Amino acid sequence: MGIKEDKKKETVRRIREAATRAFAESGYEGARMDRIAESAGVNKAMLYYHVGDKDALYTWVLHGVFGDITARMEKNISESESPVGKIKAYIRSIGQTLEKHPNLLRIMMREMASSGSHFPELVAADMASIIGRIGDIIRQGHQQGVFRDVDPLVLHLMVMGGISYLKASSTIRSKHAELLHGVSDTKGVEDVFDMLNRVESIVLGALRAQHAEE
Amino acid sequence: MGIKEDKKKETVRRIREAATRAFAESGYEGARMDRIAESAGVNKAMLYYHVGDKDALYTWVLHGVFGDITARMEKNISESESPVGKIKAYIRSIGQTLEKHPNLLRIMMREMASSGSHFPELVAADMASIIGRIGDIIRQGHQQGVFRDVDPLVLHLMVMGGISYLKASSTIRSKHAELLHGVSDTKGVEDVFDMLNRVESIVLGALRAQHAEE
Amino acid sequence: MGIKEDKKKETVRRIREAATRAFAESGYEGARMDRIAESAGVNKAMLYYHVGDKDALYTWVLHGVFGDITARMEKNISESESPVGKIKAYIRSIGQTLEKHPNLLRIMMREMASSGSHFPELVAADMASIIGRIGDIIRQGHQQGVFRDVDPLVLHLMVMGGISYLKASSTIRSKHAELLHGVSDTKGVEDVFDMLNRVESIVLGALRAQHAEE
Amino acid sequence: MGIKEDKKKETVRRIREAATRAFAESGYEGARMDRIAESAGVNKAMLYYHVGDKDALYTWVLHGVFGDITARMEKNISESESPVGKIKAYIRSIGQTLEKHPNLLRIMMREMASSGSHFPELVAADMASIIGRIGDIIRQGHQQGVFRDVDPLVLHLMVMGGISYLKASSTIRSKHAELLHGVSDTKGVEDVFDMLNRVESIVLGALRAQHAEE
DNA sequence: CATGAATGAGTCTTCATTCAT
DNA sequence: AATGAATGAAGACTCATTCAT
Repeated sequence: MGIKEDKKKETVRRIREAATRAFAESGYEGARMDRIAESAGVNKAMLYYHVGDKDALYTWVLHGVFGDITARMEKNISESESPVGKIKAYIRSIGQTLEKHPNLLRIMMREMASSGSHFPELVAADMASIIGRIGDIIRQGHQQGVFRDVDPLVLHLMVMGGISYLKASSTIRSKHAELLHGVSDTKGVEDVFDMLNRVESIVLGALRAQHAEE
Repeated sequence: MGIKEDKKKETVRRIREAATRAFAESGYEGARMDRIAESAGVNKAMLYYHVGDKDALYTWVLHGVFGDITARMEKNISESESPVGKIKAYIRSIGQTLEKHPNLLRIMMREMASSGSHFPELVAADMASIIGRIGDIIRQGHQQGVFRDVDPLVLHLMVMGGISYLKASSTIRSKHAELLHGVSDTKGVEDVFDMLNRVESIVLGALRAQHAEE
Repeated sequence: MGIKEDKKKETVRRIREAATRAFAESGYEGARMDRIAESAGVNKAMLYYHVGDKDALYTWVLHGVFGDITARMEKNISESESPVGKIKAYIRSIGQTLEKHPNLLRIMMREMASSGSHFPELVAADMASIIGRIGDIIRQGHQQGVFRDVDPLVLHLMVMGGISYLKASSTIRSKHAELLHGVSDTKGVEDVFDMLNRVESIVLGALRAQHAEE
Repeated sequence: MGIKEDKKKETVRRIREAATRAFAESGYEGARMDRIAESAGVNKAMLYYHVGDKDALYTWVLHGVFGDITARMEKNISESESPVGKIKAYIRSIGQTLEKHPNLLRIMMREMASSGSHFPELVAADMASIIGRIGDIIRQGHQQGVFRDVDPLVLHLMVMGGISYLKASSTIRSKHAELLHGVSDTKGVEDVFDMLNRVESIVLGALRAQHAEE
């Protein structure tokens, strides 16, 4: 029985992995159920047996991957005391997650691009919970006088957007490297830590109150 | 003959419009040749006659729309003298273009998400030219002592990424408004000028040298 | 062991019931092994273990249900002495059986419609036995001078056909009632006894010799 | 253009024929779009292009074939003056139609068997019109004193039911001939005219008032 | 006896693309 | 330059059947 369960879990795990990869690489429309099954090493009908139709599969994948983010972030944030430390932890969490799930990034961008036409309620809830967490941090910082009052949604979208475009563009950049040659010195941006440092600096700068705008 | 040519141009113009809309709304895979033809009011075979297959159509649409951006930006930037003015003009250009071509935004995001699997050489050249232009401005500002030396590619991607996510998320946000209720006060972000102001402030802040990072 | 056998019998009984219902409602092609198993409350593989494949299941169901008819008819007929009484008993038997097994009707009609493509030998034998029995009655009545010599097959088919269409059409009639409104006064036909009376009258009329045909 | 139209008509005609045959032989569920296309000698996609999906195809076939019946019956009936002649014409019409469209018979039986689960509104209207016509005849005969007042729906169903079962059973009968050997003398029933004569005699007998029921 | 997981051959439907006119 | 008809290769999803436990 324990063995049986392991076998089932193994199958389900492989489906999830293959599906996540497929949706990330090709998007909802582009992903093929056939390919997902094949690349998971299971029979096509098993997708329907274990998970459901394409929509269900997509929701399941998204929820799984967003759940991961939320969990990791929660853990990282709670390890810091100061608001600044928590913001740093928040940015590191995103960096780590995107590093571990390069697929999530693409799925999210696609969803944004299609105005969330496949965006399931379940996942929207995950996202709202993340934004709520950021709001808590900003409020705390604001009360301690170290932060300006900034909309957490806007902040989160800028962080995600920036990191997304930076990471996502790397393939295109290397693909068309000769065109950019001499135009941009992108050394260092492939280095994830460096990239996160730059983002961190901008975000903390934006959060601090003493900015005199022109 | 002149009349005939006008007729042809008109047909081609309608194809471009319909195709742009379709690719923006549904992405490369999601767009249907049938629908494009129908919504352009022409016969399906005409798409192939005038433009070519789906790939060719896509390249053509992308090139057209990126050409638009480049041209507008070139014009706006050259009207300002100071680097700061030029950067502002650059950000305004992007804002205006995305406002005028809400489709471009989605197409770009999709391309990013799919790591440019359909990204044609032609369009990569357009993009490189934009980044080159930004590089010129930064270099000029650096020589005048008002700017730090910042990678134009990184800057451009952050600007594009931020604006993209902000604009793109508006539909999702309103779709799942009840979930965000109380979490974020997004009033004002629907206002494009306000949004661009915030981005401008951040970008100019990031460009200035006097930041003391933690 | 007796308990075990009861358990087995119970399982088999439930399979038969569920299968009969399914085949009647959806026909051979329309019936689903999954649903049959589920609605019988047993595992799908049990259908194969206890009965066999879909074909076998179908044959088994048909035979069971035809056997029912034959048995009941045999009993009813033997209770009457006169040929007229026996014919009446025969018609009542059919009426009662179709009343008790509304499914049989549909299965039979389907089989007729598909020219017996699934009609198994076993069931054909059941049917031949019924017709033989009717032949006996008619022969007896003919010898007594009360009946014309009529082909039992033709008679049986007309009785079955008439009753079938009358009963089967009731759903369609009520479904499209508004269309028939004013066209036909079908009150009374929903009443089974009334319906059988009409059939009886026609059949006995057709059997009597004194008809002067035009 | 005329040629083109002929070509199209020819294609559509072949689709109709093949579809009618398929639905008749195998029923709605049993019929395969693949086979229909193949047996019509056209590409599968043409079914969808010219007619629509399986449901649409079925409705179209049924309506076409019922339209045929109605038209033929209308013509035949109007050629007779007396109610008796009209009833005979009505029966002949059904006989002729079923002779010409052996498929219609099976389709109808199937629909009856499945309680009209696929029976489209359109076709129900056709049928109501037929029954209305019979009602007219009976009323006329009643006013002339030659007919009893009989429900046209019941009459029609008995005629259809009887003829249906007689014709439909012929395949089964020959398939299992050895079982019926000696039981029934079915010679003559294969002869359509003879069969119709018997039905006619019964129907007219049932319509006449002087029956003394037991 | 019984079960859940697995399989492969379909089944309907759609789509990009081409051809004849 | 334009059209309606045609095509073949998928695509999502289902189903009867079997197997390991």
